[in-house]
Amino acid sequence: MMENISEKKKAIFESTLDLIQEHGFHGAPMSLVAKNAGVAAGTIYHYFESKDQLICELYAYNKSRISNIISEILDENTPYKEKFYKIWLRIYGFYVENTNVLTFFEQYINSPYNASKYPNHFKGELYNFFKEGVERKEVKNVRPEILMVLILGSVNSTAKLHKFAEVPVADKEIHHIIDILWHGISNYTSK
Amino acid sequence: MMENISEKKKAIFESTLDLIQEHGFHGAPMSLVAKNAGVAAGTIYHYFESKDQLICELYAYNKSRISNIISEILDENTPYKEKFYKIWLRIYGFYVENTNVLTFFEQYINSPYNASKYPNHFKGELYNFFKEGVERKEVKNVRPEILMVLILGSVNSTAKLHKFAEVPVADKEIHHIIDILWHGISNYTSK
Amino acid sequence: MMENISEKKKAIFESTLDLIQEHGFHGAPMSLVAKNAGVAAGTIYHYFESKDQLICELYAYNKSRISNIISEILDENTPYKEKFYKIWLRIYGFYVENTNVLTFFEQYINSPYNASKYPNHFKGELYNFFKEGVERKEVKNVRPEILMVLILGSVNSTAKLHKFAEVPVADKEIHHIIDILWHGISNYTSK
Amino acid sequence: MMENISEKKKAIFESTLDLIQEHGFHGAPMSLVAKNAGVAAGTIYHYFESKDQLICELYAYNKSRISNIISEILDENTPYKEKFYKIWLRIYGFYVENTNVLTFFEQYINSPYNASKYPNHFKGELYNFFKEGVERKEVKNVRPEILMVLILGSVNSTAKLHKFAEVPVADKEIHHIIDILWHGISNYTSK
DNA sequence: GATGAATGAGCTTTCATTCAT
DNA sequence: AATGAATGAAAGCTCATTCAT
Repeated sequence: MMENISEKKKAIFESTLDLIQEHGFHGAPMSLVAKNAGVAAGTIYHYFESKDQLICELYAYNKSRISNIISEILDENTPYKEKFYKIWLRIYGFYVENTNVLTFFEQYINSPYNASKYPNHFKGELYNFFKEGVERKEVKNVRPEILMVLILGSVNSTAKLHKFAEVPVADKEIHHIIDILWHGISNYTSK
Repeated sequence: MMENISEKKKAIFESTLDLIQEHGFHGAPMSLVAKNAGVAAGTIYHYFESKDQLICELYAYNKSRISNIISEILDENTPYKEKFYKIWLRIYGFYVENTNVLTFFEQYINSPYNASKYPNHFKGELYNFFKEGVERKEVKNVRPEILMVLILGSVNSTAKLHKFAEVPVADKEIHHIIDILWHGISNYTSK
Repeated sequence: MMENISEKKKAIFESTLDLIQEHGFHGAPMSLVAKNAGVAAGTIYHYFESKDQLICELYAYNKSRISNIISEILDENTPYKEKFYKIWLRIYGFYVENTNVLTFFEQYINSPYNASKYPNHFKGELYNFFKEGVERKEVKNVRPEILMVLILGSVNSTAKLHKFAEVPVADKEIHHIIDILWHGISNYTSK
Repeated sequence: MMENISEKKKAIFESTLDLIQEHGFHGAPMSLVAKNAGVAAGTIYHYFESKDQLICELYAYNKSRISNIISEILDENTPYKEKFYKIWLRIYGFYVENTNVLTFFEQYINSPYNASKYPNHFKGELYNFFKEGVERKEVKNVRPEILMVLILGSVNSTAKLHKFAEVPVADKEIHHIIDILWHGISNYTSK
């Protein structure tokens, strides 16, 4: 779903994302969005009813991109622990490659555009993954919401660190972080 | 520092915080800030040079409130692990009691108001705390930045979960989370 | 003249008329005119040079429809008084059946589309009819313009009354109105 | 009521009226309204919530001006016929002196601004005047609405004639018109 | 210090018109 | 002839900021 997006819509999405990353919602007037997308201001209104709608569709689009990533991994036939690592790494990778999406998500969630306000925008798949993990005793007996929050929170923070820190985060450090998390939540005390 | 704040300044701060929490930067025009603070629009400009300045001072003010919390704990004569727990709990408590500050921070960091963009706004004290922890082998040998990110990321996410989730986060769960983190980063395998 | 109008032109005319009646000039953008006429926006520009031209031709077209009505009656071989009654009734009937034309006329006359601004858009035929009436002493010795104004003004007002009033205007009342007018302008005091 | 209008509001009203008279609703953008009123565009929004509101208040204001004229006359202790003449003359005089109001009224009534659409915007006082006239057998037994329509229609048309005709309407002609109307509606056949 | 009316640059959005298909 | 996506000037409106009181 949400796959067939016209070239123009994509250009408008990308332009919006970049402007919001660089200057926040504030600094993304429709005139600039249009200019950077290489279209006329009026053209945007052929594709989106309003700025509100544009922002909301942009959110839905990127949310679904990440949902797809997660779903793909969950469909694989691999051990629980490996899935855990992969999910962390792939979402992290997505944010590192699309830092403008990360910034946008944080802006969006605390904005009047967002009706639900719920911080966990990937509830569905991840939630079930952790619920199952608890049931199958792969991970400690904690509410799945809590586990989600730990994972997504750390992915976000690390991606932001990578983005802004003077010394970028090394692959080895990334694995260190996931090790720490897994060690913290896993039911197996042996390494 | 930043302690002696006039009643009016505080009213303006609180009004700004509330409006931003409720409607984002968008929904906090100076006219409304003034109205909700019980002052005239022009009055704000006696206390702040511009809206930019107001926002930046608001950030600095709240950042210092949290810095103070951390400093207080660090000054105590308690074991490392206890300090770790206390820091997590006290910052969490602050965010839960001042959810508008949490929202504001996230908005601010990804905004043109914020020059540095660096996500770790409490670098100073916390950084040293973790650096020392690594040197004293209290925690695993990881870059202090990484540890900060894990801690602050989890505090934030959990506070947001508490704020928005249907089922609020229980005290027992909070301790579970810190246990997980400490278990993950601590150098001691025994409990 | 102005008789051979293509089906498409008529559809565009009707669409324009309806939109203007419902929402005023304001609410009749070319895109909607096109949509309601069942053609593409660009197609309108094959038939009309511009919106201005469309509006002006629409006016001319409907003006001529009424002119034709008047001419028809004037060509008949009937007494003056009967012609007077027929003119009033037929124009009234036209407006009642085409209320969108009535609304359009009033909008048009006070619009920048209308160059002349002259309120009596049927000057020619009617003017001569009343001029003749004065000369032949059928009606009182008043400037023909005045008589026209009385007639057209009352037709308009009554048609609007009929259109909007809760209790519609009955045929008997219509005749009452014309009686009053004729009684007022006629030279014969006897009934 | 509606008497205490600030100087600025009056200037904005007058500017709007003039622009609408000259160029229709179309030709009265807020920027021009502001300019001709000698205020900044934003200032208008201190006095009126929106353009819609401005237009509607402008209508209410002028409607009440005419209502006042009518009320004044009705309060006088003069014969019915004299009142009839005075009402016609005074409204006519008002329109001649304020031709921009006349144009505005016609535009307004056939516009989406006008919710009621009812053509008789002076229903209250005039209606009762004619109702009473019928009851007291001063005028013929016709529905008061009909009489109102005749009067207001003729005032309007004559004022427009006066405004646009090459040869202006003379006072003598004016009285001729009222004579015709009164002769038409009056119950007394003798002069 | 405090006020809030006034400003005007800049925002989102509309719409008459064009033109490649 | 017919289409409708694209244009961009101009509309209505907001809001940070100023300043006479």
